[in-house]
Amino acid sequence: MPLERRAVTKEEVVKDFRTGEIANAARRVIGELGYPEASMERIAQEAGVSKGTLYLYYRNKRALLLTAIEHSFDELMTETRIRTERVKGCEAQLGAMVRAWVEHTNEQRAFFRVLQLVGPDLSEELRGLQEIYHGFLSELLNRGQQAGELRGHDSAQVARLVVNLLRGTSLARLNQSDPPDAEDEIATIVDVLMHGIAAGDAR
Amino acid sequence: MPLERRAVTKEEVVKDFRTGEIANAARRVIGELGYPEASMERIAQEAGVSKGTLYLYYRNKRALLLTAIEHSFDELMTETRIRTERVKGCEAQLGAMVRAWVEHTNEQRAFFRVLQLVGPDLSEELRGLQEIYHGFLSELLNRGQQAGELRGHDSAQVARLVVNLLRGTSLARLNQSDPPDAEDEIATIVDVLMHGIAAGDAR
Amino acid sequence: MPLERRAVTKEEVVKDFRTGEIANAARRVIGELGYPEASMERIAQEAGVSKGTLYLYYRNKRALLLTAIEHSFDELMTETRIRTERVKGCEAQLGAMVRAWVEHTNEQRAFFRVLQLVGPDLSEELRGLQEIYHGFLSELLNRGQQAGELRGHDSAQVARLVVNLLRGTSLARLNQSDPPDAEDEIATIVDVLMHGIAAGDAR
Amino acid sequence: MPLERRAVTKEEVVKDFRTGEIANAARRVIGELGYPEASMERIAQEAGVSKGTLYLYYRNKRALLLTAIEHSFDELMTETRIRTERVKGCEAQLGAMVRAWVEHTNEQRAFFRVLQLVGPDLSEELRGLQEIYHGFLSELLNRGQQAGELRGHDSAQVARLVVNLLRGTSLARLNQSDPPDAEDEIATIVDVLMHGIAAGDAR
DNA sequence: CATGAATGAGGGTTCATTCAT
DNA sequence: CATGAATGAACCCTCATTCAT
Repeated sequence: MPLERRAVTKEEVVKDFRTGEIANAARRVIGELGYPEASMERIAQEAGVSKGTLYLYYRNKRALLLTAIEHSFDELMTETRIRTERVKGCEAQLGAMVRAWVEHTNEQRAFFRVLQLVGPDLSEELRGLQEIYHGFLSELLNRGQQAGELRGHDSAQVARLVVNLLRGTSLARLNQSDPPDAEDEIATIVDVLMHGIAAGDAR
Repeated sequence: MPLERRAVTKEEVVKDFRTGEIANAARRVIGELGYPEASMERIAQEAGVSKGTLYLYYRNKRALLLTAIEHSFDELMTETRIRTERVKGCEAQLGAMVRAWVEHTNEQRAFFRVLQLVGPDLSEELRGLQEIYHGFLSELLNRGQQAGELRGHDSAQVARLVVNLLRGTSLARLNQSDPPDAEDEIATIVDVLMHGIAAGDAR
Repeated sequence: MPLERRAVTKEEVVKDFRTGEIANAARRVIGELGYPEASMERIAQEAGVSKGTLYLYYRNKRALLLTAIEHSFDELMTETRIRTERVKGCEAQLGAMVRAWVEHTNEQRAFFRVLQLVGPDLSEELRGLQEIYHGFLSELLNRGQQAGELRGHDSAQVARLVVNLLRGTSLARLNQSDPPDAEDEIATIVDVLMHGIAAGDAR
Repeated sequence: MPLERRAVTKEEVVKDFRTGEIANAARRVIGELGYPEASMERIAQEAGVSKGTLYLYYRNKRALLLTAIEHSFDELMTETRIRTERVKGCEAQLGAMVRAWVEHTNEQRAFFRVLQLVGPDLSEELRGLQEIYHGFLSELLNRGQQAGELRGHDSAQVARLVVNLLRGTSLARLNQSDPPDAEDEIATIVDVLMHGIAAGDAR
């Protein structure tokens, strides 16, 4: 039974393997050079195949780019889900999200690089991914409010703010040779996000 | 002395005028089309000069880009200074900064568009500008702490966070066909920044 | 002997079968898409084999093309022979040839499409085929002269003219969305060919 | 006065010169290699400029091709008009047309090569040119009929036939290393066209 | 100084051909 | 024998940069 399944899969596995390998190469190159500089030639080199081979697995550069981003996003999302389920309480979960994001920044440079420059054309397709993340975060915030842990902000608005903050943070870390210690930065983000910077008000 | 100075100036004035005019044209074009689509040809058209002339004033596209960003930044900085001086209290001043930034996003799309794709190489040269903004914000926060308006965070760290948040916000607004109302977004930012999202703690 | 011959034949029959099948597929594809658009990939699909298999039977695209043309030509020639034998009299036979050719244009688009772009190199190898047709026509004209039905032109020259006319006609029909009615065109060709366009001379 | 006109023209003259020169190069290359093999690179070489320069004068390959053909056609048409006006009588004029065409075949190989393979896309734009030639010939035939020199054929149909014959003739001459003597071929064409090949009928 | 025609490296993409399986 | 994944040369085209005028 597994045999037959393996038999069917055999070529598919190879195909999937290649597909993923190329997408990874694309991620690396984009992460290093940014999207405009990431030529198909360069990606092919990185993947150890010829330029033409790229087109066996992806219709065009755009499709390859899209897949690379989706891969990156899936990893981020998976990691985020795993970590937030491990802890309890809104603040802790928010912390987990932030940590997942920031740590991802280092590994998945491509993802964030692309998120930066995403033109109006690409953003169309990426909107879906953004909304998944956004929705996940909104729900987390909603639960926090219902649990009385959070104030009564508009969850969607706050979620947007948090995502913007995270994205900006990635940007900064990406473009600096020696970004601040990740743990420190995460702690600051969570602290400010939760409690603000104003001196203790009696609120 | 005045003679010589005038003589030198006369040419320099013209040179500076051209230099600035071209940089502004570059800003407009980049703002409209984004960096990858902003060709030298198009910028020359916008500036009303020929392509070759661009190279009389700028070594290459990169240098032109850099200057364009600097101009944009100068305007942002000037505007920021003016507005923060008009109001009193740390929260109000922070609000003024945020407002200046967000409004700039709409007018100076070029600035932010370029900041988006700023590779590791470019960011090297922009570091200086960032530090100016950063320093200004840090000092503002410091004064807030000394006035007892703010908690005792590390000002530099918080300043960094704020800048990241602003940058991320610009990014989002730039890539959305209908971003949320600017005033709402500004208000949310300032509120969360000042007071956090956690339910009223007695801190 | 028969044994050996059978042994040889068995393989050869299969080989010939494949060879012909592929050539026919090539004809169909070329006829439909024209030569430049007829990719080996597409021909392989049409033939129901893989791209690689094509190269087991033909050295390269050129060779395949050549064979496809030859096949097409064989059919034209066979059809031409059959039809001309069915009728008597030079004019009728000429008409049969013209009709066979024009009707072939519709069915065997590939043949004519290819003849269109036939470069000096290809035409070298097709010369043989042309000469067969040419010879057949020349003889027909000769017999017509001996029978007193035709004037005393140089048969070879006239044959050449007729072939050129037919080829030009195919070309035109191929590149027009709605070519004139075939019967009308055939009739005009035969009439003009036989009697010319000059007003009745006593010749 | 002429001075000023020259001043205005100066750059335009250069531009026109280049434009024509490139079109001529295109004609030569297409004439030699046929359209599919005529790469922009090759045309650039022939014109003695770089690939990029081609695009300063023509939007794309298609546009260049089109212009090249139009140039060729204009020359053919001009030559045809001049020669037919020089002689009197329908037969003589027809002969002049045939002669112009056949002689053109040698010089303007590109024109005929392209006319051969002209795909459905191109033929759209070339239809206009064809119709000019066609119309000219039709009118010539009409006048012949009215003058009683020609039989009462449908001029348009006969014109079509003649054009097809000419085109086919070009094709043949183009693809042969040693085509028959031009004068002989022309004479045969005119004779057959006028009087047919049938033995003297009393018509 | 200013110009813009010219350049040519490089972009994404296609496809005839090869070869390990 | 048959396959089809892989190749890489060649395609058309763009654009930052140069330089003769």
